[in-house]
Amino acid sequence: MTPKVRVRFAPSPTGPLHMGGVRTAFFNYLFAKQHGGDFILRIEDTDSKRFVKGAEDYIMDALAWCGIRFDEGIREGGKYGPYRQSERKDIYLKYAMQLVENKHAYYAFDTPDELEEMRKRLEDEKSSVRQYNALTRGYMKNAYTLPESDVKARVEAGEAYVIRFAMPENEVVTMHDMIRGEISVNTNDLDDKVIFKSADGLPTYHLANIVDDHLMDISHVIRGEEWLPSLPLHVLLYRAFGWTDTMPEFAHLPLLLKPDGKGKLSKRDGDRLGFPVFPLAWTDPETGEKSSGYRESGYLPEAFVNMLALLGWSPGTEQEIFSTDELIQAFDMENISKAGAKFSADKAKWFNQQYLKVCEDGKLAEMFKPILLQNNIEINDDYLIKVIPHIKERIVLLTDFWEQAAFFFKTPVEYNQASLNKHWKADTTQTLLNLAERLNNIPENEFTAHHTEEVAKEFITQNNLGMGKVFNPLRLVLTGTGGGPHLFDIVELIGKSETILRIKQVRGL
RNA sequence: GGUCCAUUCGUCCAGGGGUUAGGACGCAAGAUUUUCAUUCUUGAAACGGGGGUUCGAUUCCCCCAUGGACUACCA
Repeated sequence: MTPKVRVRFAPSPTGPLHMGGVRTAFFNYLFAKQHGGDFILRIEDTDSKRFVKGAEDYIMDALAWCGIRFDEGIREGGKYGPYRQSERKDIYLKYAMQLVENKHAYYAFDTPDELEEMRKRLEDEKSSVRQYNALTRGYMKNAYTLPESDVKARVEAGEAYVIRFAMPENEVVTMHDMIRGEISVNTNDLDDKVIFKSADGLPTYHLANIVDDHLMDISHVIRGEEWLPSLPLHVLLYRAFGWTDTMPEFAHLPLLLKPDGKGKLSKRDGDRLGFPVFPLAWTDPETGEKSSGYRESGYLPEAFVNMLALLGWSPGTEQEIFSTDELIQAFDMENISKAGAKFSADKAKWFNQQYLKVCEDGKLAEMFKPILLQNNIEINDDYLIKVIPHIKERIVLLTDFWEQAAFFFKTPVEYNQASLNKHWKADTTQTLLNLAERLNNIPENEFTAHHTEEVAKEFITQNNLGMGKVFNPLRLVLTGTGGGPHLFDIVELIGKSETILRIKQVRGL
């Protein structure tokens, strides 16, 4: 019997979660749901120094906005809790001690300065070994070099210590990654990682991670490629604990890269290049520095995650638009690519546009209301819903709404200069006033797009005028801009009196 | 410096021992439209280099180059 699929997303609350993290969470979620498994949120806050206030809530809020739901976690609870490593503090020392006892780990007392000195010395010697391991630990202050009684005395006296994993010497470790296949590394190239530190009584990531994944019955670890180099350590840790038979499968996702230049996408890139890197806007509590978010920039969460899913994964077909449910069906670890993917802000916008085009009018109306309120427009639901079909194919981001549709809600106060120069001739004012008179004769209940257009066209033929010669300036006077939806749809929607009023404003031009 | 991972249009992906190497974004041109946007059509645009294996490699193998990640008492 294969064990139940249980995967986790394990962020560290050191700041807002960026889109790469969201993608990792999303792939975990898709994998879990596809296999009818559980998706767990575990907060890895074992670094007390880097804790950032608000980050944990941010992570949960951001994922909730994306539609990514956890089966177990801080807010959801669950029988494998607590889900915050700082609250599991008591667990880890015991496991660290277990390793010390069976000689897979040892005490070390080196100060930061001494460690720095060691690195410097090795570098000066041009040694290819620069790490604390079987080749170098014999020169350091630890349980290998100190008498056992001394070690015990130091620990009992409360001297600061760390527990290091005793990396075996010259052994080839072969691991399996679901995306990359077999990977081998010689332990001589690895180091005796610190797994526990007495200073705060907390484990480091490596220990906490393995212990918790084991205790929480995690079946698959799906994480970013930046973790690949520590996979051998993790595999060895499972072995040292005797947990190899229940060791999870590993999958290391390709990184999200900067659109320009090189390197992984970082929080600095977004606002530098004009796109958000975070799902939600964030203000750093320390520095007050603000970062923009996809939500605030006018993206739909469905579009955002759809875009993310296709960065580093492909369905093998040409389909690009997927609902989350379709993604759950289609997702496949085999089709994850191995190389990093450069993020494209243009493609992100395109996805959003596709979603906006098919979004229900009613839903859009709700999303546009706050924008209307911000612009001091009194909301008329019936009217708003009628306006939406005319603008939803014209916007890329929700935030484009006001720019594209303002004239539906208020009389233009200024006119696009380029369009004015192009279309405004000496006789235009009079022509439009004459047209207004004609339109004014149409009874209120016949003031439809179809009928007003007929009347206007008739007016043009009778006066021997060109369509463009009349319609372009009419559009300008009605909307203030050079573009927009079908002219007479605008006429019908804003209504007779407003149409006449706006035309009569031409006298001011 | 060391280790590991990667390499198909500018970008994201497909493909796979013999193909006109496919799609999408973006870009360009055209059609439609009173305008802008949409839509449609068309176009330019790629297998990093060198060795093998093979009748034949973009596809398999090796080397190189390039890129990336990691190399903390961070995660």
